[in-house]
Amino acid sequence: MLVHQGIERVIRRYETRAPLTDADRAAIRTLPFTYRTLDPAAYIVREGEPPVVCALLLSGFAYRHKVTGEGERQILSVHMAGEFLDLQNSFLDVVDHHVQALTRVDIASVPVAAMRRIAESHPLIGRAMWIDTLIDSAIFREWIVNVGRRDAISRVAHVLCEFALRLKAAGLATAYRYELPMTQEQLADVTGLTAVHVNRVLKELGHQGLIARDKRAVEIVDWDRLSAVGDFSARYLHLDSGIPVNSASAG
Amino acid sequence: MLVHQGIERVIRRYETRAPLTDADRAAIRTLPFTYRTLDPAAYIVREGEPPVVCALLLSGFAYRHKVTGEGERQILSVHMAGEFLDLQNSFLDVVDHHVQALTRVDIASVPVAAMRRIAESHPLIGRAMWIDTLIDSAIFREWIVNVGRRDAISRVAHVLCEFALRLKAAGLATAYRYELPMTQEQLADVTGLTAVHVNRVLKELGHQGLIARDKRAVEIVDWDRLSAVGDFSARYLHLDSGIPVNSASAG
DNA sequence: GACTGCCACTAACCTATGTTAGTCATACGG
DNA sequence: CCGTATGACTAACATAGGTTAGTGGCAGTC
Repeated sequence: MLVHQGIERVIRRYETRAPLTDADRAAIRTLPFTYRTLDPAAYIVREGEPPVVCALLLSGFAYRHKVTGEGERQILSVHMAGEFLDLQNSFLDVVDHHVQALTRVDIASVPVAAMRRIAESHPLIGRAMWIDTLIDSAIFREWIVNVGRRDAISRVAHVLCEFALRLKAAGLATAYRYELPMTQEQLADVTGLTAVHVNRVLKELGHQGLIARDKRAVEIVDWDRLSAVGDFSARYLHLDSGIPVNSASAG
Repeated sequence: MLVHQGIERVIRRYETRAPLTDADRAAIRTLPFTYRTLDPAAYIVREGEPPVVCALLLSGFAYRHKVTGEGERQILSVHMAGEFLDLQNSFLDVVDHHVQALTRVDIASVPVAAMRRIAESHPLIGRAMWIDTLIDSAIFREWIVNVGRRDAISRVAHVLCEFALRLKAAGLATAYRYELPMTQEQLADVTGLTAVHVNRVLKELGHQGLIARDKRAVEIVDWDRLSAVGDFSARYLHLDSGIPVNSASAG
């Protein structure tokens, strides 16, 4: 059931990118999936391995990260149900980062060879998968800006806005209220800050009346001001969610 | 002549990614190119435009960047001869960043529609182009780490190592000596620092005997120590240059 | 129902990097 | 050659965010 949902989620997303045929849809549904459930923090892919399988996230959240020589972690992206986790690697020789479960996750793995085959034999699927990776890239680029040129409060506000719209677009939450699937330390690893400072910033965003929190639940109280503080524009997400690009009134 | 060189450069690179056929090579050579020479700082693509043409860099250097609401620039990538500049955009609806000439450049532009067609009708070329964008992504990811989790001296050292290996792999310089095609202010925009601090760091790298400089010419005096300081490993570049992955003795 | 571990949160202090405001050398156009 | 940019470089000072070292709440477990 979950499996079915996860796969249909992908098909639905791909259909917004390219007009799939019945044969395309059938090919996706009949990929040789293997199912697994993993606990939080379980590794899905490890740096240095050759890519063997490509995982589709059916439920839960996963994150991509690297660790510096000094042992500091930087989170590179966060993924949600309906996303392939390893398209970034499946066509390269070696994996250059780790992918780990953020929450309990259900995944469906496909051998890399089968992914390569479907991309080649079904050009529209190949196109849609390529676009998926290009959107990942667009988000990477925005994160370089976030971490390179914004101050702490903007970084955190920006990330909160991004998650809001992505969760909404994926149909996993409304844009104004969602459960942040990570600890403050992980949010620090997303934003290039320390957990202590993330805590200070979250408190400040609360004081300013931009967000309200209850444990990890986030409510965006004032989207316009939060997105202004976070210097957020949805353009880089390349969503087709009908939300206007500038200072969107989401929800 | 230059044109010829630029195109053959691309073909050569793509052949390391997928075994192209004669028909593939011919298809690349007969793409409907339009040639232009641009001065430093000229815009090649602007944020917010729909992608119309895809530019191949024949000579010189170009950079990709975004500007925050506060007006601060963050450089996202630097590109050299033989690279397509806009594969990141050509399959998306709207361009989410600027691409500008860093030096005087020669470019060959192809209408986006022609790029889409060649990718679809020649699967091996499509595959090679996809891999190109995946390697761009891998570099974006490393830059997130660089700017998010390394201190100033490591960031600059890391960038110097990256350029060394990329220039060498492209056959544009030896790994131990090259001309850095940018001002210290632009290097600051690459590393998320200020020009003042980049200057301090370059001086320090000189004092420690890791590099020597003459204007913008950089000589890497001690590759092993520089790459250690920069926490640099070539893995993420996915080069086939025969250079070992860890603390490479390049050159 | 005490123990353990994890996570949110805080306070006091510290430092890497930013800011401001220059000087100086070089390249270029008239 | 003179005037004007531009970029490399410097010094003095300012601060955002890091570091260290905690406390307390809560969920799981034996």
